[in-house]
Amino acid sequence: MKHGLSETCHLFFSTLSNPTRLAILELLRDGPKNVTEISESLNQEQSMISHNLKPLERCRFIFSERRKKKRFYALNKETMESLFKTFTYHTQKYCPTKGKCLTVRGLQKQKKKAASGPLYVNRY
Amino acid sequence: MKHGLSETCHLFFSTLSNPTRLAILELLRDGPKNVTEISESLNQEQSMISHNLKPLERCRFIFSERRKKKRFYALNKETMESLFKTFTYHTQKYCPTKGKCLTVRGLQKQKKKAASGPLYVNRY
DNA sequence: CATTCATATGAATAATTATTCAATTGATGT
DNA sequence: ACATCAATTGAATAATTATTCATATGAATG
Repeated sequence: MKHGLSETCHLFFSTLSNPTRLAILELLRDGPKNVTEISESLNQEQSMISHNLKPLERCRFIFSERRKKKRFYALNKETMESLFKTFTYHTQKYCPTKGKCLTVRGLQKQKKKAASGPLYVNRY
Repeated sequence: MKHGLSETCHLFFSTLSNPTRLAILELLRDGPKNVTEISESLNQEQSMISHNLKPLERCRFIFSERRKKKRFYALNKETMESLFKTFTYHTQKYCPTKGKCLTVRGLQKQKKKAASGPLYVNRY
C-alpha cells in the first residue's frame, strides 16, 4: 500500500522500530561515540552496528563526523528528545504497568471502571 | 537483544512503522470511524484492518467504543498530534526534498557545503 | 432463536527486515 | 607504498512481521 504522507512517515518510524537502533540512540544520549565504542558498549558485532547506523543517519536521527581514523556519531538531540518526551509522557499515562503496554482485554476492563463519559473525549 | 527502555520503546515505534496502520491513524484524524468505513476508505480487507487496529489500540494510539453493531475507533489526539508535529518539523528541516529523506551520500555533500562549524553542535 | 450485519480470530503463506560472516574500502602514520 | 586500525559493504541466511482467507464471535432485530 502506498499512501502519500505515510511513505516518509513509515521510513521515519520504521527506522526507530528496532531494538538495536533504539539502543544506539539511547547510548548516544550520553554523547558522541565512534562505531567501535558503540559496538563494545552494546556488545554487538561492529558490522551490525554499522548497518544500523546507516538508516539512523539517513533519517538524520544522528549526525556523523570523521576524526582521524574514527567516525563519531552524535544524536540529533532536538528531534530525539522531543520524541522521547512524547513517548515517556504517553507511556506513563497509558502503560502504567512497569512499561508494559496493557492488553486490549486489560483496556476494556479499565474502560468499564472509568464509567461512561462523553464519546471520544480522550480522557487525559 | 533486550534493552530495558528499548523494549517498550520498540513496541511503541514498531506499532507506528507500518503503512496500513499509519494510514489508519491519518484517516482517524478526520474523526472516529468504524472498521467497515476504515476498510472502505483505505481499500483494504476488513480483516486486515482489524488485525492492524489491535496493536494500535494496545499501544493506545487509538481508543474504541461499540455503538450498536459497530465499533468506532478514535485517535488519541494528544499523543498522535504531538508525534506528527515532531515528525513534520523534523522532515521539513532534514528531508527537504519532497518528503524523501536524503541519502547518506547526499548528507555528506551538504555537510561539506555547510562549512565546518564546531563539532556536534546540531545546527538547527 | 434464527438471521443479518459487523467485527475479530487463527493459522498458513508471503513479504519484509535483521543479522552474520567474509571481504573491501578508507584514513593515517612509517 | 605498506601496514595497521576503523568502518563499511554485500550477499546469504535467519528472524520477524504482514497479509490473506476461511471461520468464528457478537450484537441487534424481526
